[in-house]
Amino acid sequence: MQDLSPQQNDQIDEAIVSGILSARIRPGTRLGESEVASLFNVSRTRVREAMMRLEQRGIVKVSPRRGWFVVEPSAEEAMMVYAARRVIEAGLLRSMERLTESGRDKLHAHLAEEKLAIAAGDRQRLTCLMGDFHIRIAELSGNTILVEILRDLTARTILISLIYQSDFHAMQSHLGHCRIVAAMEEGDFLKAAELSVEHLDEVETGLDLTRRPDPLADLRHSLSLPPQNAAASSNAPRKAKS
Amino acid sequence: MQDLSPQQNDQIDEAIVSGILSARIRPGTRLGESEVASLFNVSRTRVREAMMRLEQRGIVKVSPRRGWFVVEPSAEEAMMVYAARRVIEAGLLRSMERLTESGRDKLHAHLAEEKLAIAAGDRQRLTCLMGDFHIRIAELSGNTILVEILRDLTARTILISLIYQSDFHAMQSHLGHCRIVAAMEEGDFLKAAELSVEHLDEVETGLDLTRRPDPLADLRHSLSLPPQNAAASSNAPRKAKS
DNA sequence: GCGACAAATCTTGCATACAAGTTTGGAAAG
DNA sequence: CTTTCCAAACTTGTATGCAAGATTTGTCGC
Repeated sequence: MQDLSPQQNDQIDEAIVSGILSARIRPGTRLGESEVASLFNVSRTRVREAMMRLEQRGIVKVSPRRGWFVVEPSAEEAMMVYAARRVIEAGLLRSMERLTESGRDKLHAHLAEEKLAIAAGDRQRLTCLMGDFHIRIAELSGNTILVEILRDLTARTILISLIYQSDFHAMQSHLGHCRIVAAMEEGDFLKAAELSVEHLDEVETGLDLTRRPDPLADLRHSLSLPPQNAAASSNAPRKAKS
Repeated sequence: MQDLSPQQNDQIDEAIVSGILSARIRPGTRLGESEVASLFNVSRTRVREAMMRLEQRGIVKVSPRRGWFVVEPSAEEAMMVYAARRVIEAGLLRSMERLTESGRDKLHAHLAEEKLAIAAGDRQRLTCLMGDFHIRIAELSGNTILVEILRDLTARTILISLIYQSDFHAMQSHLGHCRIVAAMEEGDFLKAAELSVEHLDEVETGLDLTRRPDPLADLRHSLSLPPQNAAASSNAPRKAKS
């Protein structure tokens, strides 16, 4: 069959995706081949292959002869990602017919984790969990194809929220998740599907899609400067004579 | 955006996918790196990169130190692919609200092409068109993410049908498509979604998922032997027929 | 001081070389 | 004649080298 445990092939991929899922890697981050290669003590070849795979998954982009960058979804792409998620997640819930005991337990365990992270104020963990919730639901269907699709869409969702989301209403999202689970427990998957669409709409509405990706975000953060919206500075400060 | 015209990067990928979409490449086909490389007059490096991308898309698999092979979806995978398509396509149709004129025209043009291919008995073209129909619908939504997802699922669907489908009821599928378009023209997207699910169920039901992938298929074909189902796995293939 | 230009320094793109593992074919033994 | 075993031939896996292009930096002219 396949080797399951020593997946050294996907090691780099998963490390990067994991970094994105926990919001440790910001959109627009440059991932130089040599840089990553030395980090993992491998040659550029393997890094390059990993990047090719990630590019296919819509997670990184290459700018020719400049480097690899974590994608910065445009407003248009952001809307498409949310639309895709609405279609898939609602379709998934509608196609479900029953919630097994073990499935219910897994969902409850997940909600408990969310509560814990909220209480602890662990924002990185929370970001990861909020995205994972939807993957947990897909996992109930047993359809690994849909799970993988949603995993990638979730990664992109997190990147989107890092660009366009001013502040993250964790509690609101958590309640949305609770409502969806409640509907599923009632066996009302149609309602769950509708709640899911509402939930995603809510999150999307919370985005400020007029905000442009800030190319200086990481530098700004490194210098402990206030975020872009506070200063209200124009994005193109091309040597205004002052 | 992206460079659209001189896509020399995806040339190999697209050539292989195109070969699958038109059923010229059978599941299980070996795609040696050197072989493909010499075919495209490039080095193994680029072929390898293309294969990595195709692997991510679920279209090829690598068997370590043995070679790259076009995937032979298992019965389980086949069911997951169809389930995923039902979820996505039904969800997509349900989320639609109106059919634009140009959209209607495109669908009609597609149905006309299907009719033409049926009349001409051009089976390769027909296979391709039957899959493309569902992509055309996704294209109406303008959501390129979903389009790409469905494109890959369609490729896998064709591989599945090449393994498990004994005979292809083109007319039945075509009528299914016509019914879906009719419902869309009426503005009844819920009905279209239901018809779509039915249509996919119909196709899936037409599969013989007990049939194992035949590793000798291409050799068998090269030797002009009858397909596997005609003669049992007996070692003495007595052909009493004329 | 300021802008333009050119070289130096990166970066990926791609080919090639070699290492490691798999299959195959044939020789030798029974 | 059949079976076993070993070596030769392929295959992918990985690293490395070089070329081409982009960016940056330093310098010169004004």
